[in-house]
Amino acid sequence: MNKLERLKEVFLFSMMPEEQLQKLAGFCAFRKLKRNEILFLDEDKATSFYYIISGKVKIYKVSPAGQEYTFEIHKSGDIFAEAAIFDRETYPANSQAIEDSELIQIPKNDFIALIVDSPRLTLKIMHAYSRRLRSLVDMIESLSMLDIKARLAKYLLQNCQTEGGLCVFKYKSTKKELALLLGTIPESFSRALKFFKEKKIIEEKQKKIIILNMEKLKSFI
Amino acid sequence: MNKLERLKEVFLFSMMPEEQLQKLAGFCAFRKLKRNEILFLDEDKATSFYYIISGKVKIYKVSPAGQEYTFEIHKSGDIFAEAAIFDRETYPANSQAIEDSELIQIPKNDFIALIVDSPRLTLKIMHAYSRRLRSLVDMIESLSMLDIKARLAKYLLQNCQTEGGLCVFKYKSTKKELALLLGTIPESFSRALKFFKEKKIIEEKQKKIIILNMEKLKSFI
DNA sequence: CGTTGCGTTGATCTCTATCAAAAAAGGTGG
DNA sequence: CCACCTTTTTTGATAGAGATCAACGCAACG
Repeated sequence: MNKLERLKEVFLFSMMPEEQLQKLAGFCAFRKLKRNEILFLDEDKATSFYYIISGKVKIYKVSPAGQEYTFEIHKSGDIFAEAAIFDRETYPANSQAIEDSELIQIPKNDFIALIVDSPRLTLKIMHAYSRRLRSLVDMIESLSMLDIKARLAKYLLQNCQTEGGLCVFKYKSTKKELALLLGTIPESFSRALKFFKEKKIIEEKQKKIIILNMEKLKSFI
Repeated sequence: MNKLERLKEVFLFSMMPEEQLQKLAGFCAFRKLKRNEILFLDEDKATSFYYIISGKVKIYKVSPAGQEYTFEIHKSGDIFAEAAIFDRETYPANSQAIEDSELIQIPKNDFIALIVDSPRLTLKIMHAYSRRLRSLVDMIESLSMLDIKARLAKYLLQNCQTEGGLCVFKYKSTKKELALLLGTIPESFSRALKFFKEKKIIEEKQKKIIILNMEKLKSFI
C-alpha cells in the first residue's frame, strides 16, 4: 500500500481532494518505532502530529517525585497529539511506544498551510468533522438509552445496503469486533442475533446479515 | 440574554474570537416558529442552517405515495441542517416545527465567508471540533467500559477545579442532568454519590462536590 | 399551609457481563 | 481429502449492576 492510499484511510483526510492529499503525501513521513522508544517529551516543541498505522503509543507524565502516570494509550487507527496542531506550541506530555509501532508523522505547519490557503479543503475537513461528531453523539445516545437488541437493530438499519431488493449488512472483520463496536461482548451479541433470527427478522449467510423484515426490526429501537 | 450571549452558548461558536462573533451576530437572525409551521422543504435552496433555542423541529420526507417518514427530531441545543453549510446546495428533506420553537438562523454564505477569510478563525473552529471529538470518544469509552461509580469518579476528576487547596466540582443545573450526562438515571446517580460520601471520599455542600481523597477516587476508575 | 419539583431511599426485577464449556469454522500439513 | 489444531462463535448457568416502580423527605413558592 503506498503513501497516498494509507493517507486516505485516515478519517481526517479521507474527504480531502486528491490534489491536497498529494501535497500532504509530499511532506508527511512514515516512521517506525521500536518498543520503548520515545517519540516526544513533555514541553518539546510541538512540530508534528501522528497517525498510528500499527502498534501502541502511550502518553504519560512523570511527577516531580518520579511517579509515572499514563493518560492515554493510543492504538492503530488513532490520531494523536492533534491538539498540538490547533493550539499548543509544545506537547503537553511525554510519548513512548509500548509496542513496535509504525506511524505517519505530519508536520503541523505544513498541514496548517495546506488548510489555510485552501478554503475548500477547510470546508471539507469541517464537514468531515461534522459528520463524525454527529455519528459519535448518536453512538452515545444509543449506548445510554438502548439495550443491546435495540443497538443491534439500529446499527443494522443504519449500515445495511440494498442488494437485489433485500437489505443486507456485510461485515469484513469478526463478530467480536462488531460486538465491541456496539459496546457489548461477543456472547451477548450472539444472543441478540439469535433473538432476531428466531423471530425470522434477520437471516445470516457467511458474513452477511440479511434483513427480512425492516419494520419489525425498527420496532425494537 | 442578548444575541451575542446566546451565540456563545452554541458549541460551534463558543470558541470564536469576540470580533468574529460580533460579525456573526450581525447577520444571524432569531426566528420563532409556531407548531406545525414549515421551516424549509426538500430541494429548497440551502441558504441557512439553524440552532434551536427552544422547541422541537422534525426533519422528514414524504414518499411519492404520500407516506411520511421522520428522520430526525431536533431539540433545543441542536444545530441542524449544518450539512448544508459544508457540502449541499439544497436541503435533503423537509423541516417542520412540531412545537412552538425559537431558532437562530445563520445564513450559510455569510458564515462561510467568515470562515474562509479568517484562517485564524478556521483553526479555532477546528480546534474546538478536535476537543469535542476527543471528549465524545472519551465518553463512549466510559459508557461502554466503566460502571456508574467509575464514570462518576472519572467525571469528577476531569471536571473539578482547585479552590483553596481542595478539588471542587461545581454544577449549575440539576443532579438529574448530571445523571443523564453520565448515561444513567437520578436514582442510580444518587446512590453512586452516597457510596463515595459514605467512604469519606467526597463531600457535598450546596451545589459543590468536594473531593477529599483524589487517590482513592482515582482507584475506582 | 397545600402544591410542585427535586432528591433520596427501599424493594424488586431485568438485562447483561462473567465464567465454563461445547460447537462450528478455518487453517495446516500429511 | 482427511485428521488435527486453533480460533471464533454459540450455548448454558450464574451473579451482579442498575433500571424501574413506589414512596417519602424537603425546599421553594404561590
